[in-house]
Amino acid sequence: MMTGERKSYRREGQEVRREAMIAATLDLISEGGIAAATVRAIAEKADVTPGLIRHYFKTKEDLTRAAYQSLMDKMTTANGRVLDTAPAAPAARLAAFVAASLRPPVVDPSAMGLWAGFIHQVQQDPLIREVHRATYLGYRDLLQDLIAALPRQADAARLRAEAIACNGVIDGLWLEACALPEAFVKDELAEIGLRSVGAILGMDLLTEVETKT
Amino acid sequence: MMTGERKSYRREGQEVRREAMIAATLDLISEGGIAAATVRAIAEKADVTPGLIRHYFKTKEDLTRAAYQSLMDKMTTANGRVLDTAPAAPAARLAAFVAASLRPPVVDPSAMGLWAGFIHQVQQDPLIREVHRATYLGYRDLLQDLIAALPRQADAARLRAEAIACNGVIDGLWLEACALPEAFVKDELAEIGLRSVGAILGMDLLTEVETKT
DNA sequence: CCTACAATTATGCAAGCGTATAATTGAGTG
DNA sequence: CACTCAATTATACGCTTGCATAATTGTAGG
Repeated sequence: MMTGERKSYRREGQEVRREAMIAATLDLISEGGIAAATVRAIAEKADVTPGLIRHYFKTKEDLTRAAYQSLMDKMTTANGRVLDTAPAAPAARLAAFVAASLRPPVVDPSAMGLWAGFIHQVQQDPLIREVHRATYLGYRDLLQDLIAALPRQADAARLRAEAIACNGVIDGLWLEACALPEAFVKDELAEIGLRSVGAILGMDLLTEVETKT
Repeated sequence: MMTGERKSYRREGQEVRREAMIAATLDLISEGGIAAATVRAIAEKADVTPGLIRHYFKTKEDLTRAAYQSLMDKMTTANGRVLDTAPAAPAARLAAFVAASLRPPVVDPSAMGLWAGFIHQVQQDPLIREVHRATYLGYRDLLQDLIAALPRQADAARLRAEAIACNGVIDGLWLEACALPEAFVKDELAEIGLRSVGAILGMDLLTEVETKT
């Protein structure tokens, strides 16, 4: 009979389910904005029943927080990984870092939607705000370390200002590329980014990077 | 008697009502994100009944579009006005433009929330997307004109790249300042912006601007 | 093999959403 | 002053939302 067949399922560990729900949440937000991430939609995408979400997350706000935390963690570790395969020379390391931030997969239309979807929560929820703050400052400190390693002499105040400026350039160009991807030709943004960061720091970064084919 | 008193009202022109509804929409989005801009909330803030919204806007999506258009118009004309009171010297004009973009009232926590709230609509609705595109390119062209007026010689391709880069710096710094206003001291960002744009263009813009008290 | 318990599903509810439609009322016109 | 019609309000409907609670079922341990 086709009436009232109860859904069959497998028992899973808490870790697996939580991660599936978080992934589903992020997918939905990037696809259709925060409004699309309803409890029911998340449940369906995670192949689970709405009730189970309440079992693992006290409230939907809780799930949202966890999703943001997870997103930030991913971005942070991704940033670190770029440097693992980078050359040892300070200028080349910085150049590789900048270029990687302005090319796919970092430049990705869906990434901006995801990022924008959380903006409002960042401003309202103190917990989320703190995660945002820590991530942002961590990224900037990493950039500042790369700049400090360059063969120049610069005091702390100048390093700070340069790091803020370079971070601004990267963020801004990243934004432009995500928002209007068809407005730029391939690698144009990365080249502009390298030239600009180089100009801010008073050096040539363009020759440090091989044009990847 | 306190039963069933019908709301008293004044008849208004179509212009007045539409503008009030648009303003209410923008206020609500900036305060509480796109989710807070419900038809009922908009109506209350505009001191009007939900039904009237439907009378002036065929659908809520229509109102959203009109609100975005209005927002972009305001930003565009505000940008133009800065240049009206600016000096005549090209470098000073550019410097004034850059500095103004990185200080209040352009730098405003609520502005970013507003901007972010529309991001998703920009990506999905072709009409809104076109408005966004036109506004963005208009701003960049204005910047490019300011750069082109500088006493240098530069070909078209270089001008384009420089305009993109400068726009990126301004956007990125604007974003940083809006997102974490307490992370910077007063005028720090404007100074960094002037220094960075100057570095990209190979000139000194800092001396072009008086520090406003 | 069965028993017990946590993992999971199913059902239901109150509130809020956008929208449709009908009833009122303010204000200009003769 | 009455008439008229657009501007405005009021009411209602169907749908979705987050959340609570009760009923099941997969699975590990004796």
